Amino acid sequence: MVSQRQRSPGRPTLEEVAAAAGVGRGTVSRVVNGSPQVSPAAKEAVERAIADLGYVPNRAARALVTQRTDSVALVVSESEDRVFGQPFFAGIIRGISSSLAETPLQLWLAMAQSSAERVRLNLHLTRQHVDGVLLLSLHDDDPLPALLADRDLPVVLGGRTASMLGTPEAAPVSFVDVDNVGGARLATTHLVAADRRRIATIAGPQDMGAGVARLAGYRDAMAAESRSVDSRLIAYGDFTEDSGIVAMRQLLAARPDIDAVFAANDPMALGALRVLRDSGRRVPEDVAVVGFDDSVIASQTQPTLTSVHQPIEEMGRAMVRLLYDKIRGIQPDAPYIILGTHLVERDSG
Amino acid sequence: MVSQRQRSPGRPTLEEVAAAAGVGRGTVSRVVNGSPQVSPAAKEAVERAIADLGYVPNRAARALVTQRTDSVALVVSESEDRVFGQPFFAGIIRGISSSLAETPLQLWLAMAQSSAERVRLNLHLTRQHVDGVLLLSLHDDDPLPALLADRDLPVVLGGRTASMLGTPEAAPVSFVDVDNVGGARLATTHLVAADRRRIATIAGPQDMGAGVARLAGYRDAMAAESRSVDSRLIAYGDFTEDSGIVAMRQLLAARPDIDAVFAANDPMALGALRVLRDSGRRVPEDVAVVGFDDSVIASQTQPTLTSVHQPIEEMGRAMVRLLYDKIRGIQPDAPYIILGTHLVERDSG
DNA sequence: AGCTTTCATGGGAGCGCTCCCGCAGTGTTT
DNA sequence: AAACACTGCGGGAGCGCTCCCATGAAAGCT
Repeated sequence: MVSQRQRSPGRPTLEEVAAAAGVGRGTVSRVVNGSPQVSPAAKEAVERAIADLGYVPNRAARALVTQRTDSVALVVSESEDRVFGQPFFAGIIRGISSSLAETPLQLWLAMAQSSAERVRLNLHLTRQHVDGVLLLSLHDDDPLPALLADRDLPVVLGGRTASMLGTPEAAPVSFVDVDNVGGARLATTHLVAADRRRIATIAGPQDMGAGVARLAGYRDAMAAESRSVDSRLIAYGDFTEDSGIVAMRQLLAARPDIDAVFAANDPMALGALRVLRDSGRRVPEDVAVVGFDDSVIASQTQPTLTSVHQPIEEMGRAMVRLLYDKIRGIQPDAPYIILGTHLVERDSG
Repeated sequence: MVSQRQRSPGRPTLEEVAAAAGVGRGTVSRVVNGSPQVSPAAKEAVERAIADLGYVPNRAARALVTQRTDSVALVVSESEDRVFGQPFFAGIIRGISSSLAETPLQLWLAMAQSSAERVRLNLHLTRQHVDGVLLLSLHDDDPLPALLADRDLPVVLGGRTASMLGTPEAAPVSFVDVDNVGGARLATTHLVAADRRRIATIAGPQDMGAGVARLAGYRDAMAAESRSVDSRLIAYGDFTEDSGIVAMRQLLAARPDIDAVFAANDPMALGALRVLRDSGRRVPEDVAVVGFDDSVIASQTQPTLTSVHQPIEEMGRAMVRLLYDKIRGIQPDAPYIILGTHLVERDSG
């Protein structure tokens, strides 16, 4: 085996560039890092040498001295199945990755489902390894944000925990979220306006901000319309389609006279559609269904699904914006960003 | 602003661990790297010091001297939309990421759609930045594999180009693929056996191995059953649902008497289902439809979709296995792995 | 006992870079 | 003409680690 100390000849160092350009190491470094303290002549010589030699700075060496790594981690506290199964993640990752492309930052991808993975992750989420962390799909009891804050690592959450719903300005960590309460209110009010009498909801997990908020929005809207909320009108799922199926069955068993359902996300709405069809009910004639996400699948179901639209990709972009500012030590305009939603009406209700 | 040269006090260095354990730097390094050349007493002292101080090795420093980075890049030559929209990618990334968790390797995620991104990517895909590269969704004319081979970077392809179909052992680069020809043959033969007379196919892009191979499998099977293949029985898509819609319309226009369609992947089969329904044809009574992927959506369409199953997650795992061996300089058993497929029969045909 | 071999150990060198100090050269002010 | 400021530049120091060599102690051999 070849000695590891041997450098592959193709990769020139700063020093070699300096020699080729006939200047000192410092000058090359200044050019590479865009310092204005370089004469045009020197700058040009260096740039030519860089092009000639195909010089690319060594990240490790740079990281060692600057204590920056120019990389951020995207941590998803969820199993891979869910991450990639759900269009929501697809959209947000799309936004993140496209936005990151405009910065010098590189993206680490880390799923944290098993505890072994979490331990390992823990070791790697330090200033030595990443400059910042994007957290997705956080559950309320997750210790990660506190841990990272402790390490003084910039963090931005996608979504927020239930405790940050009331007073976002008091949130201990930056986040980007949509107005889930407002969105759920929109959906519910829409069903009321369509003259539905017995409006049920399939709520999300109550240990996640989105789950809590969307249920709160439903309750709000019902109260605003002076509709009483029977507890049998509420069933809980975990944002997966399967859980939507189970929840819809529960609802039908408890209140067979239901004529509308607001599901806290699209996959659960899909499950509901399936159960309703199997039970012989027509959508939207017998039961109206409204989802939340306005994901691609919403327009592909039969009937197509009315759903609350959230600007998912923009969420990803905003997360990166916030994090990049933090990393550079720039005080962001606001420590958090809340984006709006609107209802997209289709055939299901 | 705080000077950047200041180390955050919480992160101890090797040297500090050595001092705490009362040994030299070398000994600590040996313990950390699992060298057997350490006395039990020293080892224990070092391990306690590491635990006490919460020492984590500095990746950058290590990378600088070893010329290894302990990270690999996953490059997807496709837009994010497609990557995350298609369940195929979800599965393969799942396999990759779970398999990577058992190695010391970290995963970089890189999409390469725009040319700007590709240029930037190019600069980063060097030995200095990653130890190896996983390539997904490669088009035949992509210069990346050659470029990476040139840089002496270990590469493993997910799927293969058309030129590697005939003689896989001559492939210039390692790959993991499924037996696409065999799978397509399975699907087509199944339709023949079901007594379908006019079997059409929606083929994938012909600049990708999977597209070419699945069409070849269809042709093979048709020939084997002495069915003539009218060129009007073949339409082409690009693996997206939309392209499936377009292709199906073409087929129906050219040959309205079609009674079966084999689509080269599930999303295109979905598009076909949609068009067939819109045209008033019943599936499977009037037209049978078979897809390829056996993705989650296959069991959710109406009617549920008969599809060729490929072990997607295992593909991801195999890719990592191959790459990790290469990185460690271990000669793998075979430079490529081809996995089997089987048909999952459902309602559509 | 005297020799060689083995083994654990400490620490120097150096990976490629940035930061910063000090120097020279030029321009500006008194 | 002297004093000063400023600007561009070279190169030393050092980031935290691994590799390897020299060292001394312990063990094995004749």
